[in-house]
Parts: sequence; C-alpha cells; structure tokens
Amino acid sequence: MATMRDVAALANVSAKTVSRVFNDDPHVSPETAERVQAALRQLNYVPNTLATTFRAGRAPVIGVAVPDIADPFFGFIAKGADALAAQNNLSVVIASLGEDPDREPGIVESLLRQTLSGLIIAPVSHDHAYLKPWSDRTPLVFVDRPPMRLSADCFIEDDHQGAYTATQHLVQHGHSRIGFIGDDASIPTTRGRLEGYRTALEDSGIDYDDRLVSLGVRDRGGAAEALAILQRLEVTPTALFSSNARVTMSLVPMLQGLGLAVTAFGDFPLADTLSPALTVIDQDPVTLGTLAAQRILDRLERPRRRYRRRTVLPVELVERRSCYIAGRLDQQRNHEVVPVAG
Amino acid sequence: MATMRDVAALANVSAKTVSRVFNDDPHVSPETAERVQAALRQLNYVPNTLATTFRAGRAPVIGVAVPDIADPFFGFIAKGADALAAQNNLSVVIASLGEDPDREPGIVESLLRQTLSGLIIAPVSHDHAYLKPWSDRTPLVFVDRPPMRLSADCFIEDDHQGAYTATQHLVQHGHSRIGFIGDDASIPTTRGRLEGYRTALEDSGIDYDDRLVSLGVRDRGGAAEALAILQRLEVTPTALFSSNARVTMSLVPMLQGLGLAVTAFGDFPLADTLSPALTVIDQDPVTLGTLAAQRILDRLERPRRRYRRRTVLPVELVERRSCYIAGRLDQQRNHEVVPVAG
DNA sequence: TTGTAAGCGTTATCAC
DNA sequence: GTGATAACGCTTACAA
Repeated sequence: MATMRDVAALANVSAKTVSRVFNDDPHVSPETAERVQAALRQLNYVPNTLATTFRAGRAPVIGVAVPDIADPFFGFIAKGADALAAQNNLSVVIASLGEDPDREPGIVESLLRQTLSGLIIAPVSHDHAYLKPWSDRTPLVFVDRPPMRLSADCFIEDDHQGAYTATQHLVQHGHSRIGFIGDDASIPTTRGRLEGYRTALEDSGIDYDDRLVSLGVRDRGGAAEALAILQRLEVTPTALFSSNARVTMSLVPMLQGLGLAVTAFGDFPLADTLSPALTVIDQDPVTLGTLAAQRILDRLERPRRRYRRRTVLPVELVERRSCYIAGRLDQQRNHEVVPVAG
Repeated sequence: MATMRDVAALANVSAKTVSRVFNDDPHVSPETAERVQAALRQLNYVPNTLATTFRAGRAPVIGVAVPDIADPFFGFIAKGADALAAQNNLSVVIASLGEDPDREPGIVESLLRQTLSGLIIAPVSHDHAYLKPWSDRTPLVFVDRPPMRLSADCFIEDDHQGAYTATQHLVQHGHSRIGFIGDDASIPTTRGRLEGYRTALEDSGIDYDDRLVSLGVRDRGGAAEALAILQRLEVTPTALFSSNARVTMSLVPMLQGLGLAVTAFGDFPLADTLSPALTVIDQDPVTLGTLAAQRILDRLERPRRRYRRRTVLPVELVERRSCYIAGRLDQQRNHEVVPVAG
C-alpha cells in the first residue's frame, strides 16, 4: 500500500503537497497538482483512514449497540442509522449486547475506546452511570429504552399510549378478561406497556388482576408455560395483549386453536399474513435509527446548541383480524345465539 | 481522557513503564508497578484503541458487508460473526450494500481503508476484481455468494442440492407443473437454485418450461405480478418453488386462496406458523457467519497455512405442510372423486 | 528494571 | 506555492 511519502517521492514534492492535492487544497500550482495526480494514480494511492482518524482524534464511525442484531426490530434501527451515516461518509459499528446486563459495560466501552463519533444504544442494563465519563467526549443517543442514572439524548416510542390503545381496542371488542404477556419487567418498555395496559383497564372500569399478567417470556417454551398458567385460572382470559414483537413471535405459534383474541405491541414481517392477521401497534424502528444518527450528526456539527433530551414517537394501531376473535366465553355465548339467527 | 504520558507523570515514571504495567509485562519491579497501578486508577486511564491500532497497523475489527442488514438471513450471519469476534476481543463493523452493484466497491473500500483485520462479504456486484489489491493485506471471506473474477475464501450453501431436493419433493407429491419464483438471476445463489430446479425436473422426466420461471421478484408487488402471469398460462402450475426467503416472504401473502403447493429455499421466523406451514430448505446463516469469522481468525494466526478456498455447507429439507396442498388441477380431480368417496 | 528514541501515516503550523 | 517540522498515543528496538 503506497503512502503519501511514496507518492511524494515519485512526484518530487513533499508529503504535505501530496496531502494538499489529495484534499483539494487550492494553494497548489496547476503543474505541481497535475504531477502529483499522476503519481497518485500511478501508485494507486489509497489513504489510510486509521492514520487520518488517529490524527483527527475521532473515527468516522457511529457505534450501534443493541440487544440482538438478528432481531428484525433492532436490525431496522441499525439499517436506519446506517443509511443516514453512509450519506455522511460515516460507517456503523454494530455490537450485540446479549441478555446479560453485566456484560454491557465491557462491550460498550470497548466500542467507545475506538473514539467513535457517536454511540446509539438500546441498552440491556439498568444503570448507565458508567457512561458518564464518555458523555462529554462522545454524543450518546439512547433508542427504544431511556437512560437510567444518566442524562443523555433518547428517542423512544410511546409505550404507554400504544399499550393503552391496544388494550382499549380489545375492550371495545367486548373483552374484559385480557391477559398481558411480556418479557422481562426490568426493561423500561415492558414496564411502560404494562402501565398502559393497566390504565386502559381501569379507565374501562375493569379491575386489574395480576394473575392475568405473565412476564419473563423469552421463547416459545416460555410462551407455552405462560399460556398454560392462564388456561388454568378459574376465569380464563378471552384475549391477550403481547408486549413486544419478539414475545409475539414466540406466542403466536403456541396460540393455535385456543381462540384467543390478540393485539400486540410491535409489527413484524408477515404479521399481516398469519391466520388470523395480527392487529398490532406499529412502531417505526427505521425512523428511530435515523433520528438517532441525525442527532449525533447535529451534535457533532453544533456541539453547543441545546437539544431536547427526550423525544417520544407516537405509535399507531394497525387493525387487522386477530382482535376480532371472540374468546372462549364469547364463543359459547355465540353458540347459543347462532342457531336462533340462522 | 488521560493518556499514558499523564499517568507516567503522576507516577514519576516513563510512558514506556506505564505501557509495561498496563500490558502486564513482568519486567517491572513490584513497587513501581503498584505506583503505576494507583496512577492508572486515579486518572481512570482508558487506552486509546485508535492509537494502538494505528501503531499495530491493523484494527481489531472484522468488517461485515451484506446486502441488507434488516433481512433476518443476513442479520443471523452478522450475529454469528459478532459472537465469535467478541470472544476474541474483536468488534464487527457492518455495512449495508443495498441493491446497486455499482455502489458496492465504494462502500467496501471505505470499510477496508480502516485497516480491518478481515472482511466478510455477501456481495451484490458480479465482479470482485477490485478487491484484488486488498486481498494480500486483509483476509477476505465471501459468504452466501462466491467471489467472481477473484480468488478468495468462501462459505456457501449447497444451492443446487437444496433446490433439487425441494423440487423433487414437490414432484413426489404429485406435481408436474411447478413454477419457479426468484429474485435477480444475476445473483449466483439464484442461478444455482434455478439449475437445481431444472435438473430435478429433468431427472423426473418433466420437461423444463421457461414460462414457469419468474425472476426479478423483489417485493409483494412483484410477487403478485409473477403470480398473475403464471395464472394466465394455458396450463397453470399446481406448485411453486420459491428461491429465497425474501422472495418467499413477499410471495406468501399473495398466495392466499390460490391453492398452490409450495416449497421454499431458506427458513425464516414463523415459517412454521403460517397457514399452511411452509416446507423449506433450511440454511444456517449463524454457522455461515461463525465459520467466516473463524477463517479470518485462522488466517490472521497462521497466514502461511493453506486453506480450502471453497466450503459448501449442506442444507436440508424441513417438511411441514405447504407441500401437501393439492394444486388446482389435482383439486379438480379430487372434486370429481370426493362425492364418490363420501 | 527502567528509560530514550524513533516511528506508524497523516495533517496543522509556520517558515521560506 | 512549497516544504520542514512536529504532533496525535502508543509500542518496538535498543541503551543504560
């Protein structure tokens, strides 16, 4: 790999002049420039980004740390960030944080040590104070989940509103025994959604019953267990609200034939093609990623400006068919009615 | 951010001694070491990875370039690579290449300029000669799609075998008019699968009919068009083979009520939960990513060793229900038969 | 055991 | 308009 020195030697100029030509500095005579250009081409010069970066003190790289890069929700966040970064000649480093909160600081700090231009993080830990020392040097933007014990920019969805809407929707369809299936209650989104669910019930005059709330679901096995427990209640639920896309994707396969109405937080590929098509609260992870990347660019450009710390994106209900299922109790009633009607 | 010099000043030693202590070099007296440790802690020293990297001439980073990071197939490749990289204190940079072959070289070279430790690429272009100059410096590993006009390591799936099996499976279920739905024929995987499809037909004594082959499907609209064309043939197909997961995900929603049997190359989340559950050729993208990352580590460790250039991973049929659908013609026959049978 | 000098490739500063 | 010099933070080679 040819360096600037090599090019300089070939063109009979100093390295600095090569640098000037390469960076389109006008203070070079046309003849010199031409000679240097020729040498550049001849040696097939490619700049060593690392050296430039090192000198500049900042890598043209945005870090993206998410719980699981193979989860389409986070994949779309990364895609949104990547698209905007690429437009600005930045690249994106991605790290999967996994499930273990204790491993997060190590993973994230090893990212940060690369003198990133900024970090977008959907954290799995519950204490982000370890990022304090980094926050002066590097723009930090939280997505999907807000920072805890740390002040930083964040872009999150309206968990409360979305869960409220989804739950209310089930109530409007005649359900009053509505189960809540979620993952870890320590995740802020899950807590916000549980709150929204609870508020919706109370606003509809339905008592909150914590036996209907099943947390900790991570996979199909967990979903099956959760369902089994719900089915053993004296009064079983006729509908379920699933608190995120991953839970929903574990839950749906276990649901066949149970006749439960469902609404779910988070759309995902083919949710509209399942039988029945799922009524969901649609989030927009690409926008989340794009906004986060934009904020990093803004902060790099105008460090002194003040920005809104917390941006809550609205979410909206996409009605499909899964909310129309009459639950078991309703079905029994229907069975009594149907013969009369025809 | 404190540098080694700062720590050195505080501990009254040279920067080199700090370096020794930090890197656990035994040639330091215990007292000195302790003093340096204290200073290290006091200043909260964090190494600047960029500087280390710059000096070493190689970033502890593996690049992953894929067509679309939000596509679960490539997400899983990235996840596999990331998991192995993380175990070896490497991180992973991801770039989305998009659809345009012409943009690939620019994106990839800007990645490579960062003096990566290695690059894993699922290319979208058809000429990888531009990577030749890089291949001496940086281990390049192709995944999913082989290199063209370039010699490099690659890990791919057995496209021919998988497509052959899937097609044959449909034949065994009584189909002889089998459509092929695929994306861009310039993608090697698609071509390999088309070959496999064709061979399977011929081995079964079924004439290949290119009117049954529909390429260029990228989204639901394209899938709908492709289906419309097939439906207009004098003799319509009774079954379809879909050549990759993305095509399948576009195709399945358009298929409702058409009564076509289906097998598809590539499993994806919830393929088993659709109605009917999809019979697929299962690939293993996580393994693909893991093997690719492992190869990079191996090449870094033992540059002189010789490695097998091309590794073809077997794929296997996962039989579910979608292959059991009797196509239209068969259904008509059935309709004639059913009254007799019951 | 510890320190000095030099350099990785690039660019800012300041001479000429 | 052009070039010598130094510097970014760290580590290797070589001295002391």
